Amino acid sequence: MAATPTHRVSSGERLNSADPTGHLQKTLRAKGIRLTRQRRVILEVMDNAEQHLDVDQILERAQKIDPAVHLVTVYRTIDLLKKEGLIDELDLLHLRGDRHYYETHGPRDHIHVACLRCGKVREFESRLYEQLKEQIARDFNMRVTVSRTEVGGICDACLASEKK
Amino acid sequence: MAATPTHRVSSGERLNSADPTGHLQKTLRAKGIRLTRQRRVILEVMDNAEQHLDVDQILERAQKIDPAVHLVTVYRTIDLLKKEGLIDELDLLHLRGDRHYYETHGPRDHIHVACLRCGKVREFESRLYEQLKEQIARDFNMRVTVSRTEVGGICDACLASEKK
DNA sequence: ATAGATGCAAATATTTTGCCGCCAG
DNA sequence: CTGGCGGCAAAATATTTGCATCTAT
Repeated sequence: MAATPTHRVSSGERLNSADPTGHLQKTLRAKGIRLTRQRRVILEVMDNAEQHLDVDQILERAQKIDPAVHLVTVYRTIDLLKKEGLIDELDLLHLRGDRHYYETHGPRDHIHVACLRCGKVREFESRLYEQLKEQIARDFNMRVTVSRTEVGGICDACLASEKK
Repeated sequence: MAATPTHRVSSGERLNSADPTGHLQKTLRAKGIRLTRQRRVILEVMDNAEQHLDVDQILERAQKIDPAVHLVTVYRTIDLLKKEGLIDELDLLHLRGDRHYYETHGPRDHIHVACLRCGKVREFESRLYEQLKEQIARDFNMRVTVSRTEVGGICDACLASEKK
């Protein structure tokens, strides 16, 4: 089942084949990890995603490029990318069931802010967040490698329509 | 198996109060929510828990008090408490599979800090975290009602044994 | 008395695994 | 050529639901 509000992304992945290899593909190649046809497709989907996707959405998009991609392969490739630390896993406070969402790991961590009423998810970056993680690393004398922050509430628009 | 419900507090349970009825029980009663035998037991378990528990742990502890508690009832009671905003749900970065953990919602939010190597989970409170949430509320003009932050890394001890 | 809760079994939902043939390097 | 990879089916894990019965208020 599709979950998150489908953004715009029309049918087809409008991939300019001028783009030789995406970032994920380059990284995996550099690590000497075998690049199969299916992997290439899935990596391409992840690289081009404008927002977090769940496995079914990844599968759907991948199959538009190459119908021979199997759900299991999506799971296995996701596992690989998680292990390599190239993607982040979210569950968006279980807004839509116990499904997981994935997105490529950008240079800066960001926080996912979800409206519990309308389901809209926005992203948020803050120096405070970086400071917080530094504080944790310092206080516990540990090396912080992953972090996930999800915040829920009632958004601007929903608050307005509520008190109307 | 125990035919005699001696009403002893199980070994894992810290009886930190002579409370006749715990906090959760009082709150639900005040809200006019029906308190069944099973619910009382589960609420007691949650109130006395010294840390986050998963459903199986909740069931196990509940059945030590009253063996007639069913797993389904644990799930349904957890749902109730979630809906009432009395407990928090965590998944600790899926350290141990896609299992959820629950803990009573204290006065202050805290961050869960997990070691990805040894699995130890510690808690962390910080004024910075409160500021961060305020900043989000202000920037998005929204009312923040829930938040979850989970941080993973390699802890002090594991770092030491690693470089040994 | 009665709305709502529980128990039990079965259904769902999500993710993982075993096995074997196939392909990238 | 060969060891890792993908497809398929089936298993494993986690959670929810239908329905008859029971119980707190």
